[in-house]
Amino acid sequence: MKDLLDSTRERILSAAESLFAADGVAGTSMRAITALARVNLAAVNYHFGTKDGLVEAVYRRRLEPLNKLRRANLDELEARYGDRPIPLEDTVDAFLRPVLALATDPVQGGPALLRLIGQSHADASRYFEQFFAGEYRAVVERYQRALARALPELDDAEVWWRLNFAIGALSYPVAERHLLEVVSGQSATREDLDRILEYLRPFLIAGLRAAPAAPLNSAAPPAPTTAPRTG
Amino acid sequence: MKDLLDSTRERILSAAESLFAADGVAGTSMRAITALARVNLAAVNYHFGTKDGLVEAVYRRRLEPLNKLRRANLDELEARYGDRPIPLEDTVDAFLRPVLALATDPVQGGPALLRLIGQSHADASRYFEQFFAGEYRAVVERYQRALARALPELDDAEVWWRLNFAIGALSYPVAERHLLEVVSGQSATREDLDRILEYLRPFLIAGLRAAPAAPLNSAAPPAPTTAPRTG
DNA sequence: TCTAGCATTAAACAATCGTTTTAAACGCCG
DNA sequence: CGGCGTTTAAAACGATTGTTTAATGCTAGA
Repeated sequence: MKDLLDSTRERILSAAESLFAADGVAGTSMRAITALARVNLAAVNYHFGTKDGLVEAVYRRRLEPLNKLRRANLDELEARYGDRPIPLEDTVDAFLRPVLALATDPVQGGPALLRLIGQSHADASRYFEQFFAGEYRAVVERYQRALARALPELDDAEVWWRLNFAIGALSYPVAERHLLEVVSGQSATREDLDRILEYLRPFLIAGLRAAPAAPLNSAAPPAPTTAPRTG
Repeated sequence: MKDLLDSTRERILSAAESLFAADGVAGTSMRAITALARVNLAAVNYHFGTKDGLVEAVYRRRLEPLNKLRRANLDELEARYGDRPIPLEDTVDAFLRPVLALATDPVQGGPALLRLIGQSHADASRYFEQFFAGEYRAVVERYQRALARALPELDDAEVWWRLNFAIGALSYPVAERHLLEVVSGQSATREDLDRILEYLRPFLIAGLRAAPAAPLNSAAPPAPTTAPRTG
């Protein structure tokens, strides 16, 4: 067994992560990864088989703990509130807090996590439909159900759309913000991320709680069976 | 002069657009573009010089009309309201309506426009900082000023962040929605997009109008000099 | 201490990348 | 008709892509 922290395998994962976050999967070559990790080129194929295997490992390393925290937070809320609906604020916090927790922990993610998630939208068609469909869908659908109970005046389709809007609001600007910081050379501090999420929180809560949209016609939108990717 | 619609140049642009939207710039090869456009490989370099030139032309073809409409809408509102602040609803509509207009016009964009914008976040670091910095920044900053006047209880930084959140909410799920449709084979209709924006509108208006975030500490965030990309 | 097995290395693989070149046809307008 | 911008064709370019091979280094267990 190795250092488990500075091993070749981990150095590859971290190098690939930062490059994927900056340039996307397609825009990142194996040689760029191994050069940044100061590792032999063949080590990637040795440890991960193929480049797609590396991509999956990179994303899994970050998104599994994120999902785990979100699931645990919702478990706790459901236990606390029992049959009563969970207040909207609590649900939003349960969804947002894990992002802050992981993004401020350098070993568990760091700020690159946010831009990595933003990039995942772009690389989605190639990789994500398969290996995150199950677990991810389940978690987001749980939050959708919690939101629906807290917002009884909305139909399921509108809840689904608003959850999507919220995830988009979370993914996009935070990722962009990180890009800015990389350009300017300084890295995100705990306070920076804290402030961003403090800005985001009232925006999302008010948006989720808005009065329903005026229906265009009586036809109901299709059933929201597809969960959005997380962010 | 050529057909102006089915010319080689236009066929290249449309083929590249749909491939960029699906796989990103880095994930799209010149040969894939020319194969889809049923055009000779060298024709790309003949008309656009380099691949980067093609990328710029593809995005410029869509984003310039979008910006133009947004600018015209804001011009009209400023003329109508004179010195009085523009109501928030009008500003939001002025920002959203052009997306609907272009995305439902097959010749001026079509649904691929939305996913293309989503992809632009990923390809940003490579291409966008240069050739859209000026015009884009100007338009978004105009909307930021209009929002700031409509929301006097917010400081500039919070207005900037909320505008970012709004753009993220607009870009992400709509793009994802288009992906869904490509998978299921059917294309977006006018009613589909209309409904999406009708869902988005109350979400954004309520989010923008939310009470200010509780300040973490008294230190003011840095001045928001950098405009977000549009969406 | 020997050795079995994992880890790492340098080198090369075929394929694909963006781009260029040279050539020959095409269509349009003066 | 002649000329010019456009398009196609085919080929090749050097560079870079992901992947594989074969050889070596290393270390833990018998």
